[in-house]
Amino acid sequence: MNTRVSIQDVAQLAGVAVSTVSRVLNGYRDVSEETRAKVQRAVEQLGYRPNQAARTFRTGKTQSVSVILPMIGTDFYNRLINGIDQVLALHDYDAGLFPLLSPRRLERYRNPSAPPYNADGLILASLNPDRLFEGGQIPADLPTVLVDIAHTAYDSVTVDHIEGGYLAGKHLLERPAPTFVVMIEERFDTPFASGVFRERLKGFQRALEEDSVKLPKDHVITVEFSWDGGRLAAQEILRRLEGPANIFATCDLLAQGLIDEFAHKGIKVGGEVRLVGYDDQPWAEAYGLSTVKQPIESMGGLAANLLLKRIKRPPAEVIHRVLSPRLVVRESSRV
Amino acid sequence: MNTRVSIQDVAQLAGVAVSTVSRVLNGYRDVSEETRAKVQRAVEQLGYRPNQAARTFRTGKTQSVSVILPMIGTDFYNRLINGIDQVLALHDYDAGLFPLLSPRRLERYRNPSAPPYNADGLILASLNPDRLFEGGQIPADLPTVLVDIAHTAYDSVTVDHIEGGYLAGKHLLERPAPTFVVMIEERFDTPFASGVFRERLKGFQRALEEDSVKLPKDHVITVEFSWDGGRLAAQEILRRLEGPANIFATCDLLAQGLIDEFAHKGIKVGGEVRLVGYDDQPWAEAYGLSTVKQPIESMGGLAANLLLKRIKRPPAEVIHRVLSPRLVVRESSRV
DNA sequence: TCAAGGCACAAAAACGATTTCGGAAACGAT
DNA sequence: ATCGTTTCCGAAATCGTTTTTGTGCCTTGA
Repeated sequence: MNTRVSIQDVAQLAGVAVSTVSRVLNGYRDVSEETRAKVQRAVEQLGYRPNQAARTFRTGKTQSVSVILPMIGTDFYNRLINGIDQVLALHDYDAGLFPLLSPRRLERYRNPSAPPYNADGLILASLNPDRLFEGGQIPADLPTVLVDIAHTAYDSVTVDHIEGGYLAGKHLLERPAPTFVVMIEERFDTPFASGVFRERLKGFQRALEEDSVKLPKDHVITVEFSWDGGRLAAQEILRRLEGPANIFATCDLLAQGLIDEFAHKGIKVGGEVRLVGYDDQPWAEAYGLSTVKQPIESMGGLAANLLLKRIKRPPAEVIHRVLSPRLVVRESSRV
Repeated sequence: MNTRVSIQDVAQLAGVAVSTVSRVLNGYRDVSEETRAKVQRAVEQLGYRPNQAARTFRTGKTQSVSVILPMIGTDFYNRLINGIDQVLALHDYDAGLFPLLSPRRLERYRNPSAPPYNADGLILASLNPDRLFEGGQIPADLPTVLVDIAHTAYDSVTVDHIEGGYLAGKHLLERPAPTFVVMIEERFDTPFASGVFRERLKGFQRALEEDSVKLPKDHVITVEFSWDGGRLAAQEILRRLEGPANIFATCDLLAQGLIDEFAHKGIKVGGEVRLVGYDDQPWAEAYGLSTVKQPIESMGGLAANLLLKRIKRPPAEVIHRVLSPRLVVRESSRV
């Protein structure tokens, strides 16, 4: 009974050809006002809505792009998605989000016919295509932009983590003191590992080297990516010394753990102990945490723009955009 | 040059008919091992991958469902999405997320041909379809399940907020004291308003009534949905009385504001002042906050199951599932 | 030996739109 | 009146699959 109403039915009811209906629907102008009205009346009367699948099939366009990302819910991805979405909306594109919520999903998205690839373009956030696809490849004809990660074969937009670490280093150097870096232990057997923490460390070291300050190997403390990791790091540092210290936490979550643990021991971060985090999480301001802030929305917006460009124009050469982070100085590190 | 390789090309190279290729691809069994191998070789050689749009066009199936939701990034939606995603993955379906990140998006999604409706089913989270579509309608032939909101015309899965409020009420009643409810001021001109806070209040009142306890009108304090709202409420309560109090905050964010403000005034919640929140946010445990916990993952999972059922079977009658929340008692309200 | 049935595959129709091509009618200029 | 030009619209091709129908050959059993 409920056989979907097609463009044929509309044409028939309106007493015109299907091609005419199509022209009306797509707003072409070589249709007289009269027929246009007739068609529109028929459309409404039948409650016709075009079969999107057929349309996509014929035109090869969906007016949408997919975003594959490791997860959702973190401040980072929220901001990234917002940046992407705003630009896309501006250009009348829609965005479908495909978070890799489970290993099973990951497996499914290795299939090059999976829904995410059924769009005009693809944004891959923080995901290395080689690791995501193991043996395979991203469909070659699918315009793709990487974000938060670089790859020689694809357009990318990233933030310079070396520069971020460098900024933190230079800033902490303003007041000499024993210096520590709290690192993340990354597992490199997942598609999620990015190596950005190492880059932040590298930039930090570079800053110190420029001033001929040495960072002893055992002042780099490696912990897990968690609040508890930060707390453990703080305990470790307290075990090693008393008195002033400069600490660079390679992410804010760690910094939070550090602050809380220091507070627990009666030490207020911001005096003797200076601390700089990384990310500028929403709570960082309330915590008075100095931190390296990344232009995440811009990153998303740029990626979207790049992608749209790639979708519209024939291929060009691979483009890499590297954005600069910014140091936000708050009480936790003021000299 | 890069004209996509189609099933025709595969057929030609393999020296078989397209229908045979199709059968191989879809795993039908009336194909000899020999031809199957021939076809597979041709597929690999050409790097053929089926045109998903054409497939969808022909079969009318996408093996994916869309989830439209007001936003992403909150704990609630994270958990909901996880619940949905797990069930879908289990049944070989994919989920596309479409958050209403901007008014512009909202506008776009009013178009019944927008990408979200281009799926086998639709889950609408916390969104009233009538308000979402204003004049219009969700495409009638698109299986749809509502979650976190009920509607006579659609399947739905919700949690009983009245019961949640009731649980909070009964619990706080264990120790008599002046009782306050901190409410959210909801704006009902958006598609997001749900009225759940009023239901929580209603349940709370019911609990009190059963014990013949009166809740004075001016003990219901209405504030904005924010941490600051909670702080203001705390100030208001302190202005009204000193000594013991029972407080029901209709969401955890408010409760957090209350706790922080009380702490700021040197009052530790959990003694004289007892407090119950709502939501069981991730930080609630660390805060020792008693709260009403909703089975959010289950809600998502159930919704997904309902939707899959609706996709597979011919329509049945509308189904409403109402889940029960659970009271989690922690230090903030222990007697 | 022959009819019946099954197997493996081919041929062709169908899905619902867009797009190309071309023709009739209307119009203006000569 | 004739000859372009527009303007408007219809016919038909087309996109890449799946699905239905058909067919030749091989087996089986009487």
